[in-house]
Amino acid sequence: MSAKLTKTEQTRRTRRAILERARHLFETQGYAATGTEEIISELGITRGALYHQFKDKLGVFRAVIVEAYGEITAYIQAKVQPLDDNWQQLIIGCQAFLEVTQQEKLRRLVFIEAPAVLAADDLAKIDQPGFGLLRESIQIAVAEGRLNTIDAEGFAHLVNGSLNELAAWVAQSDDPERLKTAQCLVEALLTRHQS
Amino acid sequence: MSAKLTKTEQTRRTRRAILERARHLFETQGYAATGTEEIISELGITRGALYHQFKDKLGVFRAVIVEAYGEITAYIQAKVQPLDDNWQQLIIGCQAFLEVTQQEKLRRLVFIEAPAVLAADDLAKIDQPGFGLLRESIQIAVAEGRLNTIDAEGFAHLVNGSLNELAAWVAQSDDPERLKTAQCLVEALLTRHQS
DNA sequence: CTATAAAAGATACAATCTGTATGTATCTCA
DNA sequence: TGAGATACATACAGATTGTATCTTTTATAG
Repeated sequence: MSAKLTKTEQTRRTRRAILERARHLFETQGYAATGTEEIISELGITRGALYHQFKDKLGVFRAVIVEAYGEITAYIQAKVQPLDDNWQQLIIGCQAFLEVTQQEKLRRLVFIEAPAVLAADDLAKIDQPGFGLLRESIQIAVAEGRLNTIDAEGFAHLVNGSLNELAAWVAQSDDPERLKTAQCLVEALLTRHQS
Repeated sequence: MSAKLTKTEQTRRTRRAILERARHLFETQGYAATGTEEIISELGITRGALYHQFKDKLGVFRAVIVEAYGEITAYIQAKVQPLDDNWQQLIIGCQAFLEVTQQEKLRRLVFIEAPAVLAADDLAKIDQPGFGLLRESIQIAVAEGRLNTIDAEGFAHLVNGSLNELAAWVAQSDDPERLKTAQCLVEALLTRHQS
């Protein structure tokens, strides 16, 4: 034990510093416009450290995206957990998604950059926990006889697409009421598909 | 009049050649992975010609995207034109969108590359004719009293998002029935919102 | 018909940026 | 304590974009 940092601790700090700075730059400039040099400048390290901790620039981006997706699902989970009725969870969960994606930075990362930079199947793997939540809730609703659709999985995708587009629609306006409107629209979408 | 090409004709041919080759490469490799050198090789011209005809690489991409969007709306228009009932047009139009976007190349261009490469407001401008079709049809349906929603424009975005996601969902499967399933889902979405 | 302007395209070059190869210092552990 | 692993720095090769500068061909005015 020396006064200096332990090896694992040093790694942890370096990775965190890179991830946080990279995330900020990816959020504001996008992946393509952000250079590896720009990421590490002001961090007191060189590109060598970055390439030691991550396979390449894409590896950094992927790690950033994993964290961003994690935050979204965590937010939704927290909103949904206290509820005991699956149908309530479904509605509230969708509305929570619209809330959390009002952060412009998250939107750019998740809706714009990620689909373009990452391969579709890789992204699906990252999104699995989040979309899985939605799909399972819908499947339960169907099983409980509260939701009526010819294809539960397809309907899950329909809802997911609605949420993504509505999130962007809400965002591109400065009307503070629009979020509520979008939330009502989603609720109506679900309610209208009740048995 | 000489046996050689006229100036405008030469320009036309050069631009077409660049656009077609660039489109193929953007479709198969994406924007970032396609170099300007790669675009013009085999065309018998140099990058100088490309930069003379287009402002930059992004200018080439934008022109490609404008054409791709044009094809989509043209397909839908053709399917919808013969119908006289707006409600029918709305349903058939949405289903036509799912059909035409089954071309993998179109999907990558329109759903993956374009949102990442072009600014959101610029893309919205390009998409205006297509989305406008959907929005107007929905507004008419509301005016006719056949559609019931708290916000016509918001509902248009909801439907649009559903279509985008369903198009990808249909595509990522080899089940030939899935397209029909998706079309039924969209029809149900609209039908369930009837007054 | 010719001289001049303008446009299409070619060539060469500067500025970046990514990833890799190699070197060095620090930590871990037998 | 000494060998090996780990974290990081430095230097460099390769690729790529955009621009500046020429050359050639077409259009046009006198």
